[in-house]
Amino acid sequence: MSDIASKIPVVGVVGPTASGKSALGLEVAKALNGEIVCMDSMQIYQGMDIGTAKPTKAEQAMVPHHMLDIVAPTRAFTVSDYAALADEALRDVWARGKTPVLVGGTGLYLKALKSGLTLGVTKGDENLRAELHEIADAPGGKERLHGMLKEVDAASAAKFHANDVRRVVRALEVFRLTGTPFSSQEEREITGPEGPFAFCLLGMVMERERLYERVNLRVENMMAAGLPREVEALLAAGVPKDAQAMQGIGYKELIPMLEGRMPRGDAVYWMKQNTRHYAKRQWTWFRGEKQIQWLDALDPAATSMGLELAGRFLREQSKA
RNA sequence: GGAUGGGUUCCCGAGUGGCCAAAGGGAGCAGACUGUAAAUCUGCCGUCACAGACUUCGGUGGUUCGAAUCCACCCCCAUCCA
Repeated sequence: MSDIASKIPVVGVVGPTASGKSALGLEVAKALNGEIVCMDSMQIYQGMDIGTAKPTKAEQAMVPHHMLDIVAPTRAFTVSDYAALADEALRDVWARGKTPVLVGGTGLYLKALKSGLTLGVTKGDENLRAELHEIADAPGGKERLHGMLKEVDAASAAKFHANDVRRVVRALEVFRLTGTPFSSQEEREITGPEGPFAFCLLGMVMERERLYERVNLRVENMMAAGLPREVEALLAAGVPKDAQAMQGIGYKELIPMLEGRMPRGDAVYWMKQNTRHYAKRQWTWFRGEKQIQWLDALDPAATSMGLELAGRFLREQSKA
């Protein structure tokens, strides 16, 4: 009764870091004639392999991967860029008769793909941002900036805390550039009948403690695998220390170590800590996504259950 | 054996008679988040029948209307002397 058949089916594998998303994604892609489209804000960067736990060459040889190594680490990359490119990649995979398998842990990117955020409407303006941030940096500036937002867009001001300068600035930026309040940007779900994609979202979860243990272990493995050398190489290649890519966990903590300002033990400690915090934030984000079907990553049957769910979804989609 | 400095809530660490359940930070937990999202930000954080009550600041006993804060002794720790 709906025109659901016209939509492109996408199997998504999400969850916090180190929960086993990549492995499940690979299995799903292998079993369902799929290709993987990565959904990760750091794996898009070239030369950042170890620290981002990017799929290995061997894995990439098994199944084609997209949205990997698509931008130089010196460049800034935004949700908008991701949404546009991933949308294209998803359609392309489908057009070639393959199943698109979206794998990654960046919640906002998923939202952009799912909800068709009204992105691309207002680009960022570096000068304006700098100007606004300058106001925020002055004593009492955050409150003043927030007050400025309140005057032109009370709804956004109420939504964002004065300390969340980044968001306050963006809201103000959108208003200055368009004359329309940020809050009026329509949030429309295009996963409805008129949307391009139909999602089957599989979420990987596991007991918090076990996840944290895995995170810690993973950091140790990255160090052993030569992450310091990778970071060193990026810096040597001219990637600025304050580049967006260097905000990635594993990179930002290793810079002070490489500069001799922090003992290795401390850098590792912070890497683990930051990764655990990150995993928690991802969990908070995905937990709110009601459409996700959760799988216990520690359950040996998780993979087969995931394949089962994905397979059923695809069958239903083609039948409709 | 002697000297000195210390032992504070999960950790670090303020606090030197009432304004202290005890600053601040960390951890933990919960949450927000449409162009930096591995980013940015918020809340809670001794216990409970929770506008109040109860237990806590190494231990015991004391001084005081009142102590984490003062005194005595004891137990640990650190450094130094022997």
